[in-house]
Amino acid sequence: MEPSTATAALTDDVGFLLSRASGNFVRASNAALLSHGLRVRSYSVLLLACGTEEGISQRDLAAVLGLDPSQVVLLVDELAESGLVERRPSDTDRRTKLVVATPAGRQVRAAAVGDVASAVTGQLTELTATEQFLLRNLLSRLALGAASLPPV
Amino acid sequence: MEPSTATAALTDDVGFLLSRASGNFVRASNAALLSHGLRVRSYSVLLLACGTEEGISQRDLAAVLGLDPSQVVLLVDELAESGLVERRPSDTDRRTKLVVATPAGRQVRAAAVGDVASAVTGQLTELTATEQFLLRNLLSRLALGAASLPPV
DNA sequence: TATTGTTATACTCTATAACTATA
DNA sequence: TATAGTTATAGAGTATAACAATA
Repeated sequence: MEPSTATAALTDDVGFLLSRASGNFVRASNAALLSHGLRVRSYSVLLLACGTEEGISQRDLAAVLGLDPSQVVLLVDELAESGLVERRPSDTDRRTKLVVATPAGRQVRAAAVGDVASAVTGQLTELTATEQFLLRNLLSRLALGAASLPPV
Repeated sequence: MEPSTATAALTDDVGFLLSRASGNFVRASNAALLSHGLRVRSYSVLLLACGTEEGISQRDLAAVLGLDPSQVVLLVDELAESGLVERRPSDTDRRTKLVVATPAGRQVRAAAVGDVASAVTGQLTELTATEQFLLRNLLSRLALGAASLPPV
């Protein structure tokens, strides 16, 4: 089904399509996370905190997530109040606070990860497995090109 | 450069990549539109208004843009106050208001479209022309799959 | 002097509900 | 009764600036 030429200028625009697609994914993921008491951003912080035993500094969290450090403070506050992560002092740099997942946090993550995966899969049903792989490749180059990820 | 396994769970996630890439595009486009007194959302409304002679109803604007009609009201208000569009009564349905670009609005669009294109192109330099075409195809199926576009 | 985390603030975007006038 | 537009409000996301503690 072809959209009329009047709307083609928009519907052909990569920025517009990215924004729409991203919104769809965020909404679906937030809906899946609702019953776990999380949203996409806090979930991503929890994921990273669960990714290490020693914890990850807030500065590194900000770099990986592409967020300002001040936003990370609020997200970690939220997770800490829920008892899902805790801040530990670094023994090499007393400025640094290492965010580490609690056992409760790891449980919540384990419970949520499948629901999020289902939500994402539901959004991707239009694409074949090959196309999904290709999309991930293309997007990673767009997403991480401007502000590349530091090795954490 | 390989990100560590600790961050792979995130950096492999399509939703995360979409969100990052979308943010990059929105920021770049907003920066390009700043000198024209527009932002991405008002610009997209202006684009659609410029796409027809007769004008486009606010309901159709909302459907094409994937926005709530109440948000469209504010965007059209903003453009109308700047003299870039005007609301005309429909002669077939007195509830409907047709949003049509003024000559000034068409001038602003003409002046801005190149700057936006440059900003988008700058974001896409990582990809070959073939990859850009492919990406557009994949994204359009993701973006418009859930809430498909009505023919306007 | 530079960096980590923090507080504060303002603006944009998103999501809903309720209302009016027309159909 | 349903639809197009409008008003209002609240929450979430984004962007900056300034500060204290530490390096």
